Amino acid sequence: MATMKDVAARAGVSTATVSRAISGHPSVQADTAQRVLAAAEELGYVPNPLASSLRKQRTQVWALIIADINNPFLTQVARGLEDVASAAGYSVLLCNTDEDPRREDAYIGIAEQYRAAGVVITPTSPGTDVAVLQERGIPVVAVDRPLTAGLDVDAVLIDSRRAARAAVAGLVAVGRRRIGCITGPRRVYTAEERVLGYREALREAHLPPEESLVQYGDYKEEGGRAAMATILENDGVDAVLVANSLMAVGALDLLRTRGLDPGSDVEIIAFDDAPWTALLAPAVRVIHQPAYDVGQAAGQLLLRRIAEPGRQSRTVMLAANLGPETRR
Amino acid sequence: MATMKDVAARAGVSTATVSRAISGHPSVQADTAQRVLAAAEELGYVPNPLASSLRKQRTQVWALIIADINNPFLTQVARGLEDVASAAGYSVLLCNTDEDPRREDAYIGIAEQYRAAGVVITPTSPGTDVAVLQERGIPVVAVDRPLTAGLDVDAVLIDSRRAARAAVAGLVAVGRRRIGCITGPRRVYTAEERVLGYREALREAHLPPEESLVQYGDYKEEGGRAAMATILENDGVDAVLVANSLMAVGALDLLRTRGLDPGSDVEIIAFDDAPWTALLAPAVRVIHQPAYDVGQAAGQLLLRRIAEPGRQSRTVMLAANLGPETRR
DNA sequence: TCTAGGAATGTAATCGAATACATGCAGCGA
DNA sequence: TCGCTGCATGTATTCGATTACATTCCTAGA
Repeated sequence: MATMKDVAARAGVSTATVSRAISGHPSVQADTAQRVLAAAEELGYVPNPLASSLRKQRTQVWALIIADINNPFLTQVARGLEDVASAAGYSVLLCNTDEDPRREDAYIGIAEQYRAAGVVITPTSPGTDVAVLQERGIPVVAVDRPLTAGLDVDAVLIDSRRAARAAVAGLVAVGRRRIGCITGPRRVYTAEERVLGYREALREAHLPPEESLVQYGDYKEEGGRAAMATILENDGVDAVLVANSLMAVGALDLLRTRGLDPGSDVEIIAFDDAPWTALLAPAVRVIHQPAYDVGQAAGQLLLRRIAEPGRQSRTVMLAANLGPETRR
Repeated sequence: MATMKDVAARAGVSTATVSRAISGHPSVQADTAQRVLAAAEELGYVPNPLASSLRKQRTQVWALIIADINNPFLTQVARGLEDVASAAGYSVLLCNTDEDPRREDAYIGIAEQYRAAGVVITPTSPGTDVAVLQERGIPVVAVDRPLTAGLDVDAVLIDSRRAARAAVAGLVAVGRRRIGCITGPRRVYTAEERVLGYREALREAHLPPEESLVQYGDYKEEGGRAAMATILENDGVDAVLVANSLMAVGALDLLRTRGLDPGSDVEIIAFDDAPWTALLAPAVRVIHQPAYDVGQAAGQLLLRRIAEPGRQSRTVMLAANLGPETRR
């Protein structure tokens, strides 16, 4: 494996000049730079990122710390981020916390030790401690869920409260009156926001809030099934807002086993448009979340902050939209 | 940030002793080691993996190079691998090739430059060149798809030919006669294997092979839709074997738009049991692939080969099973 | 008592690139 | 012509851990 030293020898210059030529330092004369680049080419020289990182105390790696790699929303985010990353010469280290704060903390530690160039995270809670990253000057972008205000952290969020409110208002408009809500884990921002939107819509429609119609799940299939079962203990439930697609699967499956028809007996609106949701239209309506765009925006925020570390933090808010009543 | 030097100073020893004490080298006296560890603890010393990697020419990172991060089968593989990795102190760098050989090649280069401790890959073709990794002594495990024989590469495969054959035989047994097959891209091992299994079953049932009933898709939704449309140009098609769940979504969606009833008009059996496939039972039967186990097995092969580099390569073959006709 | 050998530890080189500081040389004004 | 400025390049240190080789000291055997 050719090193910088070999290139230097071949080009008849010092390693310092090689380093400068390769990184495009302006104080290298054009013909010298040419010679160096040619020598590097001939030797098939590839810089060793480990050595470079050790010296610079910074890698070309972004850490993406997400709650669940099986969640299609989050994998779309990952793609959006990855595309921005690889276009800019970064690689993405994917870390799966499983909503476990201890795993999350471990991965934050790894990102720090590896001197990640940036971290994109869906915090398990707003209190997730990213101070250790900030102290090291590693930029952090929170996606989907914010971190406690006061920290200098960029964020990309989806206005899911508004989307939830609009969805429930729509249900009211078509005559639904006893509307349930299956949301994610307590203290998870998106879960709470979606309930808030739901409650706002009920209030606006002068429908009474009923605590037993709101169930907190785990954002996974099983939680959706259990939550739906509990909600159905109330009589006359005629619609349910479900906070993500995996829980929607569980909820729909439970309806099926009870012999209820989603769409007529119980209308379902779910967040996230996974590929398969189209199959269930019009029984299920979906709220489209621009997942890929979220990942892209996160990557762009990271790039900008890497270029300009002192920049004031900002939050990008994207809209989620209720899909058409029938898909075709 | 405390370094080894600080620990050495505090414990009153040299950095060499610190290094040995921390890595558990036997030639360090017990009380010295104690002292060193105590000093490290007090200073909150954390080793710098970059420095360590530079010296050892090896990181604690595994690269997972997969075709599509949105494919639920592959994300399950990723989870299985990640669990083994983190239990053994490795992190996983996730790389998404999108079935593009050039991106694949770029990621192989990155894995090499970063001196990954191991690489797990779903090759875009059997000819994918991993020589550069092998020359550097980086162990490679092929998952889901093999690499050309002759290379000293471990592999974890699923016997999908047998599963495909059994599935089609089952279709024949219930009276289906004109059976189509939607498979993945040409030259992708699993895609070809599934067609082979399909053809074997037809042959055994003395049904004529018909080329127009076999369509190659892209393992994505859109490919499934297009393939199904082409197959339906044949009259009397009464069943279709689909090679993965994303294409099944497209195929089912097309049936729906044509007003055909999956399960009765056209029976569908699809590879991969995504969470939502349960919703479509009994219209669709699924072939369960042990994706998580594949990832785990890959991780274990990697660990063993890291421990014992000269070990002869082996292939682990796991079975895929046709699920019950109705799920409950 | 002397010495060979081994255990415990220290010294210093090493991995490969980046960069602070040093040097040499050309150009320019006085 | 002298000396200053600044560009181009070189020299040598640095990042932090690992490890080959050196040293010290103790013990056992002759």
